[in-house]
Amino acid sequence: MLTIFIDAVLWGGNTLSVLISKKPDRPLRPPVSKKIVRSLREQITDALRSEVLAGEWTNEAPMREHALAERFGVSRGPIRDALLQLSQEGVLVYSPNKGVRVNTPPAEAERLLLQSMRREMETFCIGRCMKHLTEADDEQLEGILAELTRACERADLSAIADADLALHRYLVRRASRELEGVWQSIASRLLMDYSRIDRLDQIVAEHEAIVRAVKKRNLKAAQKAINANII
Amino acid sequence: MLTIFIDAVLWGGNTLSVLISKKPDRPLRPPVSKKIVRSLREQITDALRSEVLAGEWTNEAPMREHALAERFGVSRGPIRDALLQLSQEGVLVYSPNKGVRVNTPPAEAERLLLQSMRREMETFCIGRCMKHLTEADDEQLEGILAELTRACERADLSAIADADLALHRYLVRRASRELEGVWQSIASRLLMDYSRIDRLDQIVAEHEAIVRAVKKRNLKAAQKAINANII
DNA sequence: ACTTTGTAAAATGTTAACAATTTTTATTGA
DNA sequence: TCAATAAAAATTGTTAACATTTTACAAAGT
Repeated sequence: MLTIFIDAVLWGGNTLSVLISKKPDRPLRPPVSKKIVRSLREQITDALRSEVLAGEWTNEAPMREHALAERFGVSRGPIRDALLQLSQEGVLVYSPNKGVRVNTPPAEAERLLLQSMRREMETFCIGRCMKHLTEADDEQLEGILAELTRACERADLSAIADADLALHRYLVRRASRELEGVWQSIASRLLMDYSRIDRLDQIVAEHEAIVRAVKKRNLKAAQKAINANII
Repeated sequence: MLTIFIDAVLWGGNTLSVLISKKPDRPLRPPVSKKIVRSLREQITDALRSEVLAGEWTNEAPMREHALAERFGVSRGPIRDALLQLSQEGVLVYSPNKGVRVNTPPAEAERLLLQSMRREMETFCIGRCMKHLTEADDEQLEGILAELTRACERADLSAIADADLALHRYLVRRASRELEGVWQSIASRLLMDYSRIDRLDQIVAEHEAIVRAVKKRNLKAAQKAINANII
């Protein structure tokens, strides 16, 4: 794998330009304890997921591998990996020899089922991780919450989707690394019509309630807040 | 994509040899109505999944891409795709730069949660597809059941895992193509200790009960039979 | 005008070579 | 003998070229 350094992320209209270099011009500060290296595939997957969930792609036109490869400055290999992963996650739909498109939101009945399953999962996860959460976790959650707040203030749907998922994912991860994959594919499908969200302040309020309850180590309140947020 | 023709599948001890040729020596009968082409990735994914679920791989040694590529007679590309997909499914565990290993079965608490979610899903699916099932579906289910029976008779764990999953997958698919991916990753994780199954006759009996209830279009009985089978 | 057919372009599927990383093995030193 | 270090092998990550399939478009025929 290639350890890459993102020098800058430029946001301009519909294109996201990420400058990637193999070595930094000057040495960055040494890794704190363990270096976190994310594969190209993982980075591209996350970038594309948040874009799709933010509604920046329609399902009219297929997403072209070549164009994406050029945009991210990599070859088609990692792009294909990312598209394949997002297809399994339910964000994209894959057709053999035809490429991928954005998936459509689940029908009402499916949505209710997935919602119920997500509630079941997150209720389980918060109940499992609550007891061994530390102040460091509180800080992390506050950080994600701050990011979510900033993203809502500037109405950046892509960043909002990122932060929203990140907060929930953090709690799932603390409970069970094993369940993260299942959770992701359920949550992604439920957020497929995220772009229709309009009340941004409500998103902040709901997540503030979650973090508040978690910091107080109040399990019942946390579960209630989470269930209120999963709609 | 490459349409491949499997000339023979040779099973000998721990190695599976599949002879693949691009063109058949003499023309086969033309496709019935629509040709069903499964990508290399899909075929390899299915083959490896049933092997892992049957306990033919330990999680001691990592699965090597090169060895698998040679065994299947393809390059490492499709192998990597399959391994990536199975990692997302929870069958394998992926470590950057180190390859994949067989995942360990979920802990008791996780298993109970996944079980509950699988029951919820399949109960939903059978309730949704029951009304529009036809006699053609009954035949398909009978066919899968027959395959399961034969597999149990010769105690072929790999084939048993295949047929078991195929039967449930059939009903999920009939209800919702959208939910299939989520279902697969839950079911795979639950079957991670499939090799410990010893009462093969019980497997057959449980699935016979499911098919019997479905053929009678008895929803309650079908849901009961399915729930009894998910343990 | 409409359908059909053939050709070219564009897209995905696959492969093999190369790059980077990890693991193993051998060597050197105390 | 053991530990530390360096070279070598093995393995995964990435790329670019090639193969196959699909799609778009134009020409010909009815």
